[in-house]
Amino acid sequence: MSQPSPTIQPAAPRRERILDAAEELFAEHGFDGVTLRQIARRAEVDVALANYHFGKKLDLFQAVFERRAESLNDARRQALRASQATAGDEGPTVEQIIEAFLRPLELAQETGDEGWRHYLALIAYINNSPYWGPRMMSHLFDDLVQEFIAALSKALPGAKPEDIYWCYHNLSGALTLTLAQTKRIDNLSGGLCRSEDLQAAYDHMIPFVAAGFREVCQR
Amino acid sequence: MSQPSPTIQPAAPRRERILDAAEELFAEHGFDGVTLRQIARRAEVDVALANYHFGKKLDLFQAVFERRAESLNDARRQALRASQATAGDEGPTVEQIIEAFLRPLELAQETGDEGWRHYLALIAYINNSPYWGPRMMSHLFDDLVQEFIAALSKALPGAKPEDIYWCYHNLSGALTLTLAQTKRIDNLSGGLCRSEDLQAAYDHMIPFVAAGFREVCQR
DNA sequence: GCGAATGTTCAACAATTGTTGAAAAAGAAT
DNA sequence: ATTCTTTTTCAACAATTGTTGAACATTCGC
Repeated sequence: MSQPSPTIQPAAPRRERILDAAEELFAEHGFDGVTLRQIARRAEVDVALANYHFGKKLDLFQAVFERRAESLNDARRQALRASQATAGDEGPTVEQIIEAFLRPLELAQETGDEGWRHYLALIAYINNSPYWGPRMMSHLFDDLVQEFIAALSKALPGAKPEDIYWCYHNLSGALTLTLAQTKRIDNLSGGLCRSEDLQAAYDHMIPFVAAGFREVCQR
Repeated sequence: MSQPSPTIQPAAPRRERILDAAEELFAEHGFDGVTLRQIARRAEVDVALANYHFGKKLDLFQAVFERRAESLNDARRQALRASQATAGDEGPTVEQIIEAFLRPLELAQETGDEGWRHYLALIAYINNSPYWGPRMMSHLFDDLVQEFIAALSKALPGAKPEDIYWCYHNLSGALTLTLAQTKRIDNLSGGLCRSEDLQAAYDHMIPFVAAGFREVCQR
């Protein structure tokens, strides 16, 4: 025993370091592009420890995916509820709903926690994957998405459900590419736009998507 | 390189069978999620043959990516030129430009050639990947994209270049998720929307995106 | 203190990976 | 037929993969 004298940050416990390392590497290279040894090396941990804490590689992958899901869903659900509370009987506008859908993501990344950035890039990877998408997205995110779709339906009276879903698909795609952080827009624009500038990304995405919804669903 | 006098369909030469198999498997599982032996098995070919024709695994990956790129670029460029030819001095409208950007993709898949479907899914995988995107997209697609962006700038006089690029980013994201064919929209909508129904996808995407461009860039 | 539960390391496993060189088969040219 | 070139197979390589069981270390309840 000794006085720990925690003058500075105590090293994060190994279990979390593994999750952090896996999060970052899976987000950049995908499930098959990362080895357990790479994860262990980045986490400064023995290879066998990942197995001890999480079991198989696939279980670790799912653990990473699930770690921040609830917290993220809560933030978005809360944002939606808040916009509904301040709105009248007819409910929030399309812009307000989309804002509630997107801004919590911006806030998550603006905490300065790099982990959130990696996590959202991982969601982009999974959502865009024909293999992982159908296997992993529904379970964690469907309920919340349906809440937003219901709110959008109310804000767009008379819209065909089919149209709403297609518009949501477009929104989801624009969001996914944003979260992936591929820097492609940086190159195309010659540095005029920066993938890391999420405020700019969302400031442009929200009116863009809202106008799209109105054009397709309100007519 | 080869004389074009095939009277009837001969069994596809082994070299092309390898490309077809690699195309399909890379599109679904990514570069690291596929082994050369899986590709060889699907192509009904020996493992070493892939190496003989294409060299390293990475070279095969790039060969798959490049095989249909030129043909696709030509189709899109031609569609853009056609819309410019019929338009007056002020050039085609935003809808017409986006239509020229998207419809060739729909046509490619409607040939019934499954290869095109896999190829476009592969583009979605690469475009959404933080690792492959910056390494492979620019080289083949930047010139064409800049042509479309120039046309959009002309159709949206006074728009800030920054805004145009962000709008293109949103368009690219919606398109990417469509090409990925993840069936997520099928699940969410309870079968109301189908990922394979590209006509419905593009019929909804075009007005959606056009309205977004106008909202963000014309004001 | 002791002992049990938990955390961590070590060494090794069988399986699979991309890649290769040499042999064999097929095709083209003379 | 004979050579030469191209295509295809075969067998094997060193390296790396995920996973495991047993040993070692640490922490915690008492």
